[in-house]
Amino acid sequence: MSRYTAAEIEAKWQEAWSKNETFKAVRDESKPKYYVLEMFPYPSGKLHMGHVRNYTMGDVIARYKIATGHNVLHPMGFDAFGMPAENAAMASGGHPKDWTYANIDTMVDQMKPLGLSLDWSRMFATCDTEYYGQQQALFLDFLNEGLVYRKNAVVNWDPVDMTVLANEQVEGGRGWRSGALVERRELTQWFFKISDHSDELLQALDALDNWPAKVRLMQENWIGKSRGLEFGFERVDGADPITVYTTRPDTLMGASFVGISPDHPISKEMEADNPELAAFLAECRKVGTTEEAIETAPKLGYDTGIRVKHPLNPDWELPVWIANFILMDYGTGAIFACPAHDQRDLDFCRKYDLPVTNTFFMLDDDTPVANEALVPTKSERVRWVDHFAGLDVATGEEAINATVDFAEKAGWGTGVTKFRLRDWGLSRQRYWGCPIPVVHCDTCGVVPEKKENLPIELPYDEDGKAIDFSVPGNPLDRHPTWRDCACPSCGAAAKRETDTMDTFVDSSWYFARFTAPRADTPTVAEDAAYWMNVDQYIGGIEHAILHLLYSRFFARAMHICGHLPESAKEPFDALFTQGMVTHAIYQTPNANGRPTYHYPEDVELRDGKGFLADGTEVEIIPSAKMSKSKNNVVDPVSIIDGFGADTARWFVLSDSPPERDVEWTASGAEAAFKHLSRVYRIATDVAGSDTGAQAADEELLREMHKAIRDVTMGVESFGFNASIAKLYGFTNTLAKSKAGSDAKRQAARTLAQLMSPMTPHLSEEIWQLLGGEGLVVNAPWPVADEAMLVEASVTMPIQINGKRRGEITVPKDMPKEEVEKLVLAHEAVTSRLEGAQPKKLIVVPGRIVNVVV
RNA sequence: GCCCAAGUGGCGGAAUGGUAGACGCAGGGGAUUCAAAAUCCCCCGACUUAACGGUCGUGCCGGUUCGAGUCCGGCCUUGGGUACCA
Repeated sequence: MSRYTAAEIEAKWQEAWSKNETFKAVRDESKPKYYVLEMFPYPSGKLHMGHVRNYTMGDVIARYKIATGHNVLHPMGFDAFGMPAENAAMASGGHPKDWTYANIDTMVDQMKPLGLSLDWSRMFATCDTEYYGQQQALFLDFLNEGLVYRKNAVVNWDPVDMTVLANEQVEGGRGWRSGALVERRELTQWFFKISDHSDELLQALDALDNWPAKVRLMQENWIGKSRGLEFGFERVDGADPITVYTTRPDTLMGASFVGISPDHPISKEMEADNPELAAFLAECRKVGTTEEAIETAPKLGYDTGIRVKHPLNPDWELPVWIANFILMDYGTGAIFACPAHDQRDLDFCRKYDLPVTNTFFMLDDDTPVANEALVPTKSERVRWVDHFAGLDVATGEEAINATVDFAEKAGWGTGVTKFRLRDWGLSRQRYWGCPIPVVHCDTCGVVPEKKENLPIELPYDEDGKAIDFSVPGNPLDRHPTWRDCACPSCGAAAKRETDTMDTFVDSSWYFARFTAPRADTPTVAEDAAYWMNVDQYIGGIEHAILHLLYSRFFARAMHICGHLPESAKEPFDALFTQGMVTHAIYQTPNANGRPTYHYPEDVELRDGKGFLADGTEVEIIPSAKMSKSKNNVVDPVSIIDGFGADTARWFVLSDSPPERDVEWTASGAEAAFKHLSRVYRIATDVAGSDTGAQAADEELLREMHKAIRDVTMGVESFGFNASIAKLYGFTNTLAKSKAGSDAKRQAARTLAQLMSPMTPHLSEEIWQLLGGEGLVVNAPWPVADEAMLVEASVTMPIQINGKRRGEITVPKDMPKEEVEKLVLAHEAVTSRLEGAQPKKLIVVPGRIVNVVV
């Protein structure tokens, strides 16, 4: 009996697939196409278990689709621009490009042993000149279509390093390297006009039936369509009115003050000759640029001294305050506050001693608001206090509509629809990104580069010094010659734009590029028409909003410019979001009480407790995200070296539902290896035996057909863990079966086939061993025979008052009345009824019986 | 803060509103072996019972239902996102 030697088997079959070009995708109109895509990785230089899980899931789908007769496109690439490469250059010298390509080489070497069904001939990285050159061409087309523009926007400014910081580079309001307090600063930046498509991006979500509902909901809330009222507050001093936008105009009679953003034009105008206000605004500008920082910062206000008139009562004057929680980007940057029905407004008014007045009460409670705002759902009926539109008892929703109508008829306000979604700022003041292909000319202004001059390449180390990360800032800015160019319009000396593009741009169209990765246009019509859309997209839930929304916009923009067909405007037909791979953290407290983290290989597990070599017990924190600093990262390469790729693949699929996190455990991986060894052993036993037909043949084959049905259902519904549970069960059945060798051989071949999406190498080996024809990867997927699935009888539990008290086995199609008779005669029932009639008898055919006594 | 999820034995998890705990791990017992490894078989939520069985049990509180892990309302905890991490 030979042993399961994964390393030999895996190398052998990978070579076979490679020789046959099994996974090379070629257009073939005679077959239905299937495009499966996993979100491409950032080339950190180290393959992570999370990658293994993500790609294995895609591989299961891809191999299953090959087996069901599809022409499959399954590509892979790298999302290769971004900050880590610049950070590496800052930390240890070298060039981001060298660092990135070295990492890509390493990761490809780590991925290939997994035996994924990838068409490697289509691979590219977004930092390849061929890719980002085409991206620049797209940018110029977008610019030409009016989809790109420039405006001012705030960034995190580090006043010591004199550089722009990313949000993650701001720690506690300070720059991560300099430690200086970060300031908000305005810069002129490039924007994509995604907001023009807000409504369409929202409406189209409804048709994405094969996306997780949670992702559609998150995008819906992010786009944030709201209906409200826009109107002006007349200023007592006669200056231009202050225009506010509110989604709760019905609470206007409870208005306490008018609030404006620190970035509002009025704030800025007053700042110049008011040092006190300037100090206040400087304080506001110390808060970071993230929504989280703004929303959670302590609420600050400043009374401008400006007074405005209430639109319904010119004698009622309201103060105008600058408040740090009002965003200039949303609405008009000005609001009116109704503290009785908004907790944030209420907190603010209590802090600054501003009046609080209820505009409505609950039907059964007329206590005025104290320190908790009254905020019922908009569909709840409430009683209004002297409502100006004449309402008494009505819902918030009705009151809002009545108020908008009232204001429009009276002529002092307009009902408007607004979106929370802002335009997409794509400018980055960084080197390692796609250069924005425009030129600044003293006479012509901002001029797009000519397409024939593309790609605008990033400068490399021409003189060994040009690209220097030892000083902060953007190396493109201080490069001695790179900026110099001729104006594409007038030919005079001009300067290149030094901003590069947000890396989300790179990942917003790579899926389209995979359909024609070497073309000298962004896409090729025939290839895009054949391969698009992505039939199944798989990636992390962390991309639910930004990446997926930007990609949806980009596909629309590419369609407008003729780079994608109309049918590809919504590029991902189905989406699946998978969970993380986690691992326990092993820690002991050190002298200061801080934790010291221990590597898994240094910890011995006994009875659920962990011990170091010297006997010290370690604290085990289960299911933590793998992190280098916590020493709990499991390296896929060592697992593959130890057990083989099939074991790693089997394990990451087996233990948890794919959408949830899976905890990597050494014992789980070991168990997976033992199971695969067992399957191999069973297959070799079966191959070596020779008996005639046996009585148990039919039973085994029935179980085989059930396994085909259940495993197939699991694969089709992303229930890979359920498929694997069935495969365990069927393996046990086969191992214990008394069937003859022919039936067993058929069962074992089918087992190998059903396992082949998960463990393709082992399956090829067993398929060959048992005389399967050709490669199992090309064998048609088995189909369950309905006749073999029919059960003659069914066992139903008998419940009395909802509690299980017995069971009854009856023919599958026994009429309800007869089942009732049998149940009422059942000992468990008669003993509890004691001759009385049941109050109710519920028979769910084939399922359950409940007797109510 | 706001938006979106998740929470079931010692552990990962299973369960179209219909027998809670499939399958796997860990643990316990046994077979095989000179012994071990490997393999095979059995047991395995808590409490209670000699046993049959009974009671409780799916984060917490309440509701709908003949019947709730599943549906509804309100919390708690953890995770993801929060527009310059990718």
